[in-house]
Amino acid sequence: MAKPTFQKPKGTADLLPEQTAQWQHIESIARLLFGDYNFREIRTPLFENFDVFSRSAGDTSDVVTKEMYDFHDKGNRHIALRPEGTAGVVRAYVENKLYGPEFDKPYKAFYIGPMFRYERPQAGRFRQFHQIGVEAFGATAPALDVEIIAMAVDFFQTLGLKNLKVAINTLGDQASREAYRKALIAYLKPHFDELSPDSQARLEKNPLRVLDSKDPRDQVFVEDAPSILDFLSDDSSQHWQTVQELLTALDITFEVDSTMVRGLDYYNDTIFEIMTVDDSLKGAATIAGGGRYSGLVAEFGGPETPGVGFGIGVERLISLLAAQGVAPVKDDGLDFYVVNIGTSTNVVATQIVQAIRSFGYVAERDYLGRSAKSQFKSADRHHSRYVVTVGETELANHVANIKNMATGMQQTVKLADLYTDLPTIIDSQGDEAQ
RNA sequence: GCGGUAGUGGUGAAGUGGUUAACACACUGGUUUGUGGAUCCAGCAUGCGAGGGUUCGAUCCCCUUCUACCGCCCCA
Repeated sequence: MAKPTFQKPKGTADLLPEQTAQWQHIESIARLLFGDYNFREIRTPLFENFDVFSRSAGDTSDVVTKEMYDFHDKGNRHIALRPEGTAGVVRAYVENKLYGPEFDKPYKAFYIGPMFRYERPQAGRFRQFHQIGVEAFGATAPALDVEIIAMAVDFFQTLGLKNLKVAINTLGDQASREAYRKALIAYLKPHFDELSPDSQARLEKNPLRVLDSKDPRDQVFVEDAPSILDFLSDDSSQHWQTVQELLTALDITFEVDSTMVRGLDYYNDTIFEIMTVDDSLKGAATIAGGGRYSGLVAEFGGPETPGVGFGIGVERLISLLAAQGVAPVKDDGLDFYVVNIGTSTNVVATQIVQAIRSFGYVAERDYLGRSAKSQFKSADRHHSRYVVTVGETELANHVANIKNMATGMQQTVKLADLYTDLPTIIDSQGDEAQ
């Protein structure tokens, strides 16, 4: 019988230390940069009442109907792992009454963490994936839309990404959207039989989806389809114009994509995506998506409050960084490796390595009683800058050898000096090397 | 949810229905009774994703299942 084997759940990933350095780098830049924009971190549960998501996303959306990672807990509560960040943040916003007068508006928050969707894993998509997202509540100003877009662009540029495209569109307000929806259905209906089966289904459910169909049968009609821009109310039109003016004022190049839509029902007015232009990610080219929404806060029992935000896919971001050859942050390696020869040196080796660490250096030793040569090989593999050697003779004389691995120079020092004065010893050795 | 491809050691991989599953890298030890990136030597898969079946015999044939990858839906 084979031993039972365990595999990580489908669509999940282990992030090993080689990778977490990169993740931490990205996260720390996000925290720093978003902080500059006066966004502060919010942490909400990874799971919520199922209704939190079904209510917010709209019952017909794919996220609710087939992608929700949900289950009943021991108290028979219907629980869902969060498929996206906004709903939980809105729920927290309302539950903690963050709309209250003591809080400045807009209320700005960002989150970093895992999201879950029950779907087939493939390029750039997982069952557990990670998003860095932001939300800002309580202001309808187009300047806020633009600030958020600018912040996302700023973030990607800081990380060193190139070949990015900012695509924007507007969905208008409720009235604009409804009028457009009717017009679109009226336009497509006569061609119903010529549409792809997918789009035939979409026509009733969500006609806007037909617009971004990849099927050539549909794209023929999309070209001449009515544009949402012709159905905007005065307010939405004004908002849309201002967004573009402000983006231009900030020298952020953008592209209006009138076929862009959103998977979730609560968006209105500005929506945007940031995607890579080079085809290294193909199906997963979009690394950030966001937009303005309304009605959500009210839906959760708060006062009618507008919101705007975005979510960044961290896995996609990382694979894009890799594809563009943006160097991942590397571990710096060891400062010291303590080579100990002979079992009698075990105690002093432990004391030395601890003493080195107490000075703030990164230090490692051998625990396996290996040969001096092997230990030096390990030191080399760790790119250790120095090696401290203790054997029987050094132990007897209360000394140790310190070798500079770059220069090959080695000096013998008293253990007492090493314990109290290591940084000075190293400095002087550095001088000798030059 | 639908369709397609694949699954051999730590890694990259070769291989065949039948005694010891190539080769390379990595690793470990030795060559140097205690000093690194070189050379040479040696060691390193009781097993070929898992579970069944066919067969005298299967890593290689069949079925199921799991997982990964790609496309669709959708999305980060």
